[in-house]
Amino acid sequence: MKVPPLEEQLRLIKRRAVDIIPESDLVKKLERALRTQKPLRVKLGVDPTSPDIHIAIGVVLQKLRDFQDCGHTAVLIVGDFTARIGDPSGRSAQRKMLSQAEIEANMRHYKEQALKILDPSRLEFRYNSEWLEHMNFAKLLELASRYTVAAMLERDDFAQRYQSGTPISIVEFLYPLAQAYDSVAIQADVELGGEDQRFNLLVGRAIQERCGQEPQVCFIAAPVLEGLDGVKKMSKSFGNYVGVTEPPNEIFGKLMSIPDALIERYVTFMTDLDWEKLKELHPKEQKQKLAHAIVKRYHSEAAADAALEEFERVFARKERPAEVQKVYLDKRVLKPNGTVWVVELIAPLTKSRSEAKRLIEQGAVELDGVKIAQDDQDVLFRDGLLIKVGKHRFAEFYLKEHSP
RNA sequence: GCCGGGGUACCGAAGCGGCCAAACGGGACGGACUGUAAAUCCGUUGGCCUUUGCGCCUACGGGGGUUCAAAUCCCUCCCCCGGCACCA
Repeated sequence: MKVPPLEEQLRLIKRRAVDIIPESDLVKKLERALRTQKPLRVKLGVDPTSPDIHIAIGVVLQKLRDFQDCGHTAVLIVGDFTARIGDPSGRSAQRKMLSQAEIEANMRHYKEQALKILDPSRLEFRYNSEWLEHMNFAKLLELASRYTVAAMLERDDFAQRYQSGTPISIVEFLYPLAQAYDSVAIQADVELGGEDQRFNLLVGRAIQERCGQEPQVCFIAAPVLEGLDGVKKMSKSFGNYVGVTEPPNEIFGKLMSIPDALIERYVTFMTDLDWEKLKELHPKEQKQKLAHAIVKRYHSEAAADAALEEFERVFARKERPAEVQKVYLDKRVLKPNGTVWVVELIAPLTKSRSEAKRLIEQGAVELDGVKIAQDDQDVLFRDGLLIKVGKHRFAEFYLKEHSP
């Protein structure tokens, strides 16, 4: 692959960037790389506790891909060491401890997803235990001496917690240092991260310098993007995310239900669509374009077309979906006259029979398009009976042959 | 170690002897409305019973006790939080 000229690289790399600290260093490094034919090492830290990549993280990975496309090397650093230690004080619930086996399983999965975005030929995948494991206490003290408490307290949440008397364990101070040391270990030229990583990236820059290395450029590739609820940041733990490996229809559907206020942000940061051109469209169409673009990115154009069509079919035209899960009914619940009690029928689709009854009472259940109003009735059963529970849970029923 | 405050449903949080399957808020789910929007409104939100009943079972950190009756009182254990002390 040919390495693009400087202007082209800058255009591609700077596109959508939130902040580049400092931009002049980036230009310098790019120039030098071009001159010496030595690609830049572009680092991105990966948290092995959550193996699922969602589309907000995808934005950062996409940026990493941009660097790759300019001929540079992406270095993914798996924070396995830190994840294994966790936070022994147990203060931060986010930091759960993991075994090495869990981490490796997570990372196999992660890598698979990351390769939907990244170019494997310019990718380095490293575990930070490689260097942190062998770090003894003396080396840790040396590292720790290169940063000050005052500088640590510049991080907003530290400052706030310190002032309000909320405990901050020393370990928490050590995490940014560990991450910074990763940059030293792999000699990062650039470190990428979301807005939430700004402080940590800057620590890396400072530590490299104090270790006699050329400091990395801190590249803020994305703002903290809100999740589907439009309020909290997108995160697996809030359940407001879209995973990049989710099926096309899921991704499409989730994106169609975001609040309007989010459309512009998602379009701007997650797609290459031109917002100026979408601005005047009806919000529904904007969302459809957005959803289509994202499904296309993580699946394919054909999948995106199909998802769009499916969406129109099920939700706009209220027809049955192209594919419906099949549920097999136990023969024993069938009465001699060929009918089944509705609750018995619905129960496999719900958590409990009580819930099944509740849903029926609430008018959430349709059989072959006919609403069931009461939970004390029997219905005639036939193979292929179509049941709809709520807005989008469909199932087709068949009889399970079974000999007692 | 000492002192004080806590552990209640998916989460936050009331209740502090009976009227508690547990107020209220959030979430989730369902319905109406729509653009499957969002917002709003209404409803549901432990399980079981084709008996729907002032029904039965399970549930207020674990265990034991007092009482006709406990989430509520007593004992004990576990865990969390804050303050103070100590600091090799």
